[in-house]
Amino acid sequence: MSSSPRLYELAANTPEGTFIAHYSEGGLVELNFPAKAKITRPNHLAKTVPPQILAWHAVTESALKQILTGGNPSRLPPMAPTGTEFQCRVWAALRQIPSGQTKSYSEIARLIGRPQAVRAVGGACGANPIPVLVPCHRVIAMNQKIGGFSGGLKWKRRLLRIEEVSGF
DNA sequence: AATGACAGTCCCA
DNA sequence: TGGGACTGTCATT
Repeated sequence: MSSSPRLYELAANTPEGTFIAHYSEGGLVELNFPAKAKITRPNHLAKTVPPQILAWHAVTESALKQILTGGNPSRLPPMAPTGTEFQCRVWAALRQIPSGQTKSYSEIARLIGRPQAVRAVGGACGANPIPVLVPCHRVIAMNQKIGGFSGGLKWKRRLLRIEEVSGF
């Protein structure tokens, strides 16, 4: 019953470097920060990619550029990350945070109805496969500390500075 | 099946 | 300032 989930990887060029976007037939499932290593998979593979996915990718690239220049994206691609129920609720809450604003781990915990699962929220943020578009970088600790970031704290600070969040 | 380690936060001393 | 309790998930045993 489960056909092998065909995945497509496409490069998205932005002012902050080249991200790699992964798509399933349901939408964007993963986004990778620019690798230090050279890009080995240029977009010419796109010829074999369904038009639907190319269209989604155009939206992704545009949304990334908008966020990375300090704005809110006018459109987002469909996103279909895989995760537990808990993680999906956390990620949904993250998407409600506009550019330039932050929430604490405990605020997210309260928003999803698990006010005491603050630490678990940190875990779910770390498991977010679509950084930037699902803005886990806008979650900081209650005491204004930056917390952690699976993509590396340099990226978290860079994203917060782009959004002109004071203190970072 | 149990344990330990985490991107946190609160409480009590 | 520091230790303990609490949460969900994953790796290890």
